[in-house]
Amino acid sequence: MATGSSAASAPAGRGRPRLIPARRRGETAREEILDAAAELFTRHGYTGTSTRMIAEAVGIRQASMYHYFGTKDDILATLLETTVDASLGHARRLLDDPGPALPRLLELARFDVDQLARSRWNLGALYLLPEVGDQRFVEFRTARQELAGAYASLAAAALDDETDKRTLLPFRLVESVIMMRADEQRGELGDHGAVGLADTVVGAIEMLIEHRPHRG
Amino acid sequence: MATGSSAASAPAGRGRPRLIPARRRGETAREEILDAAAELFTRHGYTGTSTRMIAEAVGIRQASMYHYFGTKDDILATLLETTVDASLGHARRLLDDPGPALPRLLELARFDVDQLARSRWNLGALYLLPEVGDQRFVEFRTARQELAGAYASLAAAALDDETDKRTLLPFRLVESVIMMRADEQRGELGDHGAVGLADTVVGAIEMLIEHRPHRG
DNA sequence: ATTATCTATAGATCTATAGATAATGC
DNA sequence: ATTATCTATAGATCTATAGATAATGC
Repeated sequence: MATGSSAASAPAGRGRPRLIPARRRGETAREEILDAAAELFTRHGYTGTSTRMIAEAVGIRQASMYHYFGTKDDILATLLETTVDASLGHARRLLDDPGPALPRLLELARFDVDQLARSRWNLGALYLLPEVGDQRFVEFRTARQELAGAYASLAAAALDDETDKRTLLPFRLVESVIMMRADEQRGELGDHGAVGLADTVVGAIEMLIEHRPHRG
Repeated sequence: MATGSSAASAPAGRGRPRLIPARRRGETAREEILDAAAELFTRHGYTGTSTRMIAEAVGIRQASMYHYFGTKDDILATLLETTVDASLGHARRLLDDPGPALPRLLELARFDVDQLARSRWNLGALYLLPEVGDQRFVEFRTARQELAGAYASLAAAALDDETDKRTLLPFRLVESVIMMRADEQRGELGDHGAVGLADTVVGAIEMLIEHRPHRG
């Protein structure tokens, strides 16, 4: 692994020196590549980002990336997996926790919403890329489905009704942060940033689950 | 314009005959192209769909498409605009209507949700394509922003509070139908189809707006 | 004459591989 | 010797244009 260092002049490491000094965030060349790919994939999509664009953003030659990733697919797969892993771990723990379901649902939502709103790049936007539907990314999609299932289980428990279709909405409300951020990036979200809307989303989930029929 | 007819053997129209008989839905060749592009763009994305793929899906040669559209961009722009136009017209009418705001908000949501859930292809997924953020599709984005603004205005009126951040959520809940449909297409949405969840989404918007603080 | 298609292709990509090179580590 | 980079390139695209061709309409 390289030692690209986060900026400035690296102390010249193991292999042939780069033509251009490191400029990307990341401890290693691998991390620099992932950081650049995250930015470009979220901005231009997967097919819309060439390996040359990524290499240029890092400051290396296009072919040099293949020292770290066998194919372009591998880069996206790595990004997808690292972003769902923390959420899924948290979800599994919360499912096993004792105690009332609603607070656990809200904690899961809070965790995800924060992560989606605050990550360096709008990584959630990767989930929406059409290419992610392809066979090659099944592993990620399975993990994400399990996460969606956790939301549904906790919501069903909180509603005390497995069949209530509202169980599917908390997950979708959390996802909406992705689109808010995308709009924010384009300067189309008005005043409040996506971060400021995180509370609102969690609050909305609470309202949705607590709601009882009128004059019930 | 050609007379491709929706299927079967066309009565052989004006220009040189096609090598392959028409098979796509659409009265004219232009419509056949749009139908094929809609399917492919929603499934593989914009950059992930080549003009050759579209032509093949229609049953014409790649170059023949350029008789109807000057560039590939024009095809996507046309699809984007036709899908937002109906919603935006409806929204403008509802904004001018007299009467309480909540029912108007819910009617707008109902209209959009139905359209998103029932259209032949998951056209809403086009809004999520990263390429739509590019400069070339400003016109569409402006229209869509106006639509988002209409939702926010009606919600603000219904809440009687301009500053309540919940005003931004009805639009996002409506959009969530797009992702439900995408998951459904991949067989990842469990039992209920996206169509069956349309009511649930509209109901959720109502709960969200009607909600009053506990023991208030 | 007009139209809708076709064939052929230019020029610009794009991904991935082969193999050379310039460092460090032993 | 090992590593991380580099240069060069093969082979497969991809968009768009030029111009030929096979119908109908007048």
